[in-house]
Amino acid sequence: MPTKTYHIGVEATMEIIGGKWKSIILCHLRHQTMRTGELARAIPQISQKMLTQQLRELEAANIVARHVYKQVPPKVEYALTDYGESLSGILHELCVWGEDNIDRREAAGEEITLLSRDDV
Amino acid sequence: MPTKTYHIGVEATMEIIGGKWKSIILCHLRHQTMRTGELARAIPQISQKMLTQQLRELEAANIVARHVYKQVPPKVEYALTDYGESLSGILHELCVWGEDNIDRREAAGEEITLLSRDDV
DNA sequence: TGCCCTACCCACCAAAAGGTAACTATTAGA
DNA sequence: TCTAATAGTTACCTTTTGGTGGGTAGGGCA
Repeated sequence: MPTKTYHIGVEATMEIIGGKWKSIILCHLRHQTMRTGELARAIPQISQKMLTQQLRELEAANIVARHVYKQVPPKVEYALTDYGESLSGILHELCVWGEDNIDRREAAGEEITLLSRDDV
Repeated sequence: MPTKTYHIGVEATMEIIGGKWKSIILCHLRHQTMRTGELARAIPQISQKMLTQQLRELEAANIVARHVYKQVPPKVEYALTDYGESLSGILHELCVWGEDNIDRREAAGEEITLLSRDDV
């Protein structure tokens, strides 16, 4: 297998939390363990396919853990792993910076809305 | 104009620093003002097109400032704006987390290389 | 029997992101 | 006159990412 090469640390980070959905999913899991359906409701714009796909990738990177209950109908919970928790501070800052960015753009006259803020 | 809607702060942040190149560019500009050619040499994998395109978008978001010297051959410098500096801490953490991630993966036996670490 | 529930998989398509290569402009200087 | 130097653009193509709509499993329950 050819050696994977990075030029700068941030490349690796973005490979893990980059893309349209991963950081959003992680921001939700940061506060609580959630079931698949809960995540889907918390992120209404995401499709089923993307949700599971992104969760699989986060699982492969050891950022989230998947816990399957042996029940019918199925029950599956997702939570940050201990390693995933090491992203918590960064995720929070990314949320807060974005909130401020939206505030600024709104103050500058842009038509823009933020539906919910990162409490905590 | 339809109102732009975000559900969570991190969405806005990722729209600005997301993608394959923006965070890398910003991590370089974090330490110093740089000319176009310097950036291209610091990020050898990027194409001319992507470099200017991403810099234009960062400029539009008021994250980087472009300074054109009236010379021939042209000289153009890019630097973080004051507002862009507000990302500096986050960028640093993204770099450091990525470095640690690479270390772990290497320790786990993965063939992986990091060419340069975020000093400072 | 037949339908509900939840998670999730697949085939197929559309859109966005990114890559390549060739081209421009302008002036100093050989 | 011709070339080097730097930043940038454009057309065209490939790859990646994301969306849609369908289908599966299997126990509970009317």
